[in-house]
Amino acid sequence: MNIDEAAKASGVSAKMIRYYESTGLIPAAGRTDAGYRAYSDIEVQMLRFIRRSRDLGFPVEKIEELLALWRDRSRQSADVKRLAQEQIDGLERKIAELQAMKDTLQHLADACCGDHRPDCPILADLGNGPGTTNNRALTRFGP
Amino acid sequence: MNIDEAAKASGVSAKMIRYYESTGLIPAAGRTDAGYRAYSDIEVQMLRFIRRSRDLGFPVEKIEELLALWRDRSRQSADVKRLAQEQIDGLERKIAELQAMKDTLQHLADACCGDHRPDCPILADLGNGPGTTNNRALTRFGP
DNA sequence: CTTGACCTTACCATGATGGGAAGGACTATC
DNA sequence: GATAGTCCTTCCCATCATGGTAAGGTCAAG
Repeated sequence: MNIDEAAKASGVSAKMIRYYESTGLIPAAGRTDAGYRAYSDIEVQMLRFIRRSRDLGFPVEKIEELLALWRDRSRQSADVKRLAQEQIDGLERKIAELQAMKDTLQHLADACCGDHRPDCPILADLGNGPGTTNNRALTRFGP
Repeated sequence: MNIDEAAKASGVSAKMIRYYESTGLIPAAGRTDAGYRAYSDIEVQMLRFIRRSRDLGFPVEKIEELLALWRDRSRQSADVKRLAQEQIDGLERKIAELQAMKDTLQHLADACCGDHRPDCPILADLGNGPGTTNNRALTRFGP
């Protein structure tokens, strides 16, 4: 399999396959006489593993650890579960952060009548910092 | 106010103030005879606006539009509200994406006993692609 | 043998932020 | 007034994962 076939079979772009090789995430692929990279099913499977891990939000650094465990027949599933739990916790933190942003913005947007007039509690909040959303005196403020 | 005072007063690092100036997001600050940047309250207020907008997840590109509306006394609040709604929608999409990752991982982690044995549905899923979580025959697979 | 589709490497860009170096300016203390 | 320490300036590099592009080599079908 050449790199494009491996890319299609794994879902990882040819560009990224070369990148993963350059960073050492995957071992250097074999080469044909012409210098083309050649991939076996095993290697494609590894690429799919990486792709799937990326889809679940794991950073490449963590995927390195996951791959090591994947290859280690005497691994302890506890180690895998720990990595997964850390990722879950990280996702949870990120979600909470985004949700807080969204709630604040939704609150501000709800307070904005959204018509042709310039008065806008959203700009008022941005210009005056958090916690002033309900201060009706500030809705006209600009710079 | 010199740049460090403006940074402390606005919550934007000195580094980022210079960066925002270099990209044109904010106008070039005045300079002292020695070439130090000097900031007025108005400029600090603008920096706080930017900081607050960043805290709500707006990309700098959108902040440019927000700042333009902020300065425009004849703006229509509908334009501000539209930008806010787009941001809310973007945050919602991102949250949904992360939530889907988290749910999948949680499902896998729940199925992993997390002990000293190597068998692990998490690695099985990563190695075989989505949708195979409940296939007990695959839990031993490695590369 | 030519054409087109593939491969290779190498460099650049993203977006927002931090780090650090090298050199000049200000301030407080001796 | 000298010296130390803290500030300022610009410039370059790094992040993280990904895409783009360009220049040049290779292969397969016509």
